[in-house]
Amino acid sequence: MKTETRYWLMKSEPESYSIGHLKKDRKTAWNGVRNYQARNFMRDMKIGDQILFYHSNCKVMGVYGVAKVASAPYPDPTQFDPKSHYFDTKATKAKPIWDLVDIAYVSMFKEPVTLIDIRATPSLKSMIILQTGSRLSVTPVDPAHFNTILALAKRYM
DNA sequence: GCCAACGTTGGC
DNA sequence: GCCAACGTTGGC
Repeated sequence: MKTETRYWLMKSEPESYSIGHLKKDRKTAWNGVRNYQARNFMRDMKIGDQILFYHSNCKVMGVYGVAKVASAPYPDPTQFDPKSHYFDTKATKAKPIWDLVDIAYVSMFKEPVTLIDIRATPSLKSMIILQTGSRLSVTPVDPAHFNTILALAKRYM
């Protein structure tokens, strides 16, 4: 059977959930995504897919480490919870709207590969997160880009 | 804190 | 179905 690993980038504001949190938790349900395109990307995910973990909206923005997809996509439970910030009145258990995957900690870089580093690397110019106005919190990543980011992370090691 | 870019909502 | 108004994201 053909199994091809795919690569993704997921953004998180470190104040709400950082790679440090993921390291401690080891695994987490990536709930709260309320954008159709991002949701569709998560629906495409397979267990074992590799994820660049990106910190947004913070002092040093960039990729801080690697995670991996740890579950098949399933309905985000927070959409059914009236007390949740992510509650969606239009979602029912029979007809869920929002899906998510579990992600598991893989590694944390010694130093982040910063947004500045990424912008300064010509071969990474076509990454989706660099495109102006790109606000997607989940994006697919080209395998070559993934490897380049890992190589940049190893500079310090 | 500002604001550009984007997605969503709702009136028509 | 259009589009103005609004809310959010996220880099700077």
